[in-house]
Amino acid sequence: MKQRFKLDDFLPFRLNMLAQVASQRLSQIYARRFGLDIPQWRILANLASRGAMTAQEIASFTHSHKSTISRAVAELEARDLIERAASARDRRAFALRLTVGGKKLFAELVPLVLDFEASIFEQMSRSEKECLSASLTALERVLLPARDTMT
Amino acid sequence: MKQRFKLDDFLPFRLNMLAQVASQRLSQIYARRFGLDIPQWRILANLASRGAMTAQEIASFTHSHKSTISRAVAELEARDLIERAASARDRRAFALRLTVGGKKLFAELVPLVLDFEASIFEQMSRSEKECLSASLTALERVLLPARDTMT
DNA sequence: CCTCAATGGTTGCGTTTGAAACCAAATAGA
DNA sequence: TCTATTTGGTTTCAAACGCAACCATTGAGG
Repeated sequence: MKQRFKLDDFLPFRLNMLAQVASQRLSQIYARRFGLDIPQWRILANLASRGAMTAQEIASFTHSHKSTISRAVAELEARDLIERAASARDRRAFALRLTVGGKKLFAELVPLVLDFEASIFEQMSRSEKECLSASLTALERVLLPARDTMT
Repeated sequence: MKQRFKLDDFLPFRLNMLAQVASQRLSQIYARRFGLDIPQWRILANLASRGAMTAQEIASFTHSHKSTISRAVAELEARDLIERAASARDRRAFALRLTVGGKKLFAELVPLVLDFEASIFEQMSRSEKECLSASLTALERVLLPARDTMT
């Protein structure tokens, strides 16, 4: 083998490990305490952060499949955490938004997830944190624009 | 809502987006050209990079389930890309390692995936790259030691 | 030794996932 | 205006997944 492949230095691998562990820990917070699964969490977080949006938009923002979103939306609606406001100009689409209950739940959830994030930053030096922020932004610039809008 | 939650600044979210896109693009390389799925790729990459190891070890390194590894190993073995060397001291465990064919396939694959990685780095400044490397290392220090060895 | 717990790995099963088919509404073109 | 295409969203179906039960072997204790 001419040039040895070092997995531990390989960017996609490193990103994956980190994202996987971070997500997994995060999910324990919202799963255990609030009975949310990953797609449900994502929908709530998107609506809370960006305001009302359509299922399609959520799918594209989160890089999830529209079928996944469709199912998660149905469950969140059944739990009265979100609601559909029929769009006037297009009777196929609905603008999704948090209900009062959804906002309340999310307001309880936010401090917990922010604590989790803080517990990570806590263990990094000031310069590491700055570096991190800068390099995530750089990666986003490189990787995200070319949005493979996976249908 | 007192303090607005900004999803785009939330570390787990950012990591996830990036990892997802990177993995997805990467997988196109090994899936299309070599008919490998994600667990199979991971096994090959681990064996190529770290040398012979047991299924258990691969599972723990990759944070995958042992059942997933077991099935992927079976397929790779059927395709003669890896082989099991029965361990002398424990007749339950086998050391897995690449066959000649596996090494050959991987040798073809390496330049392609490294090109992919290079195409990312290419679009980053020298200082961004240095920052990236430093902050990944920092995150690994914080997140990975506490290995949730998911059975 | 012989039993009992622990461990490496496989398999069966229910759940989740993604792809594609599908429905309904909207848009474009003739 | 009538047809043909596209688009938002749901549903169906097969494949993938994770969990738990399982088998075989090993190690610890009596």
